[in-house]
Amino acid sequence: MNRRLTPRGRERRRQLMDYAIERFAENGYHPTSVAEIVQGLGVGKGVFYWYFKSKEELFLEILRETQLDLRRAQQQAIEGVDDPVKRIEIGIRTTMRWSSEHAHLNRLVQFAATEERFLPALRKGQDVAIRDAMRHVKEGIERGEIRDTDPDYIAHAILGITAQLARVFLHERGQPWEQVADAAVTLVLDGILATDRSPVG
Amino acid sequence: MNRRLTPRGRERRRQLMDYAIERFAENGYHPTSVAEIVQGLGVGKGVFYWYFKSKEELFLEILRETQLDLRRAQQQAIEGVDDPVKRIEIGIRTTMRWSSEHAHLNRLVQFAATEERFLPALRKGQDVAIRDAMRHVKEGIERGEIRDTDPDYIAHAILGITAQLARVFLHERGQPWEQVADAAVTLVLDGILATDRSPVG
DNA sequence: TCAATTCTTGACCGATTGGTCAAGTGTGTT
DNA sequence: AACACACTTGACCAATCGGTCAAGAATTGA
Repeated sequence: MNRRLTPRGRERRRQLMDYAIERFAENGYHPTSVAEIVQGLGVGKGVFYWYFKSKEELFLEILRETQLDLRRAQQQAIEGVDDPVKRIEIGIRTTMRWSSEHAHLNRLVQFAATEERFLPALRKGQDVAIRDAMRHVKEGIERGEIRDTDPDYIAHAILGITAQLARVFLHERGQPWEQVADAAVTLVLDGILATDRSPVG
Repeated sequence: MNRRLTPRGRERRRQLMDYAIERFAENGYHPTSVAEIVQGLGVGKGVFYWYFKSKEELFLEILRETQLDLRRAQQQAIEGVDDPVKRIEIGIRTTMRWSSEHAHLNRLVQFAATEERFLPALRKGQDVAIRDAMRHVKEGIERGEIRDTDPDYIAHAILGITAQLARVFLHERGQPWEQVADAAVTLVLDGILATDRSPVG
């Protein structure tokens, strides 16, 4: 669906995506019909199919954009930072902040994981995120700053804690992202056991 | 939908639930129609609505059963264990094992989180899990074995790592649960930083 | 001004959905 | 045998779904 779009066309397309994101996140992908989307914008049904060749393609487009956007935020944030552990920390904080500013998109990513047809696209983006994290982890291991365990496991543990804390404390309980990020960083770096490495706050 | 069921009736009900679990997990909740479920079992449509008053109620029933079953496994496993840290470790290992033996149910729980109508039921079960974990965490803090941070955060971090590693390494990559559990326990307890507390394996 | 192109309309389509129900059959009890 | 009740059938229903398309409106570039 590569159409030549005028500025007006691009704006329409954005409207459709933004409204679809809202409805998909709040009501679910399947329960939200194309009819509902176009009605919500007060336009005819043909408009939808002018910009997207199917409902499924719209969702995939949202998914792509989401993953790209988060990654851009990450890369921009860690630019010029040398220490790999510091890069991991910044990555966690950036994710937390981005996540708090894009609550709807979180839900959509989670849904994508539950339907076979969206899994390939989802994995593609997640693999990128994991590879990014693994790069820092490996470097940290070489420097002796990170425990010498399979970097793959470590990378997933980082993303796991971050995603879970984001979901619960940001989106369910509405806590400020800075606070949640602090907790995530501590738990990722030092685990839950009492220790004298990082004094209790 | 409280019917008096004969043994035959109970068996039918189980068949319906088991087959629905399989199809929901592999094909998605919405894309799996009631017609498909009864066809797969070779029975008429009325059978479905004899045992469940709607498709939604069937799903909620599956969700309840799932959460109950995992919790029972947990409680049985930690029975008689004194040390709270040890109880947490056993909890992680039990979850990992249970998760590897019930891959389908994992998917369903994940889906439930993406649709408003299933969230209340889902939360109820998860709150129980969190409270269980928090009890051990609090006791660990009192004993000075666990860092003095909000037990709520710690409990979620534990579940976050466990869920993420289970999803990726068990279900996507088919690794043995014992191995994944080892990694999860280490990362939960000690974090990712290099340390002399737990020697590198 | 005029033609090309982008954009919009909304009636329409076949397929499918979750759910109902009148009419049965199977089974156990008395 | 006869009755009650658990169970099963499958045609049927209104509603809704994702998607199409001929027709026309609005913009654009020459």
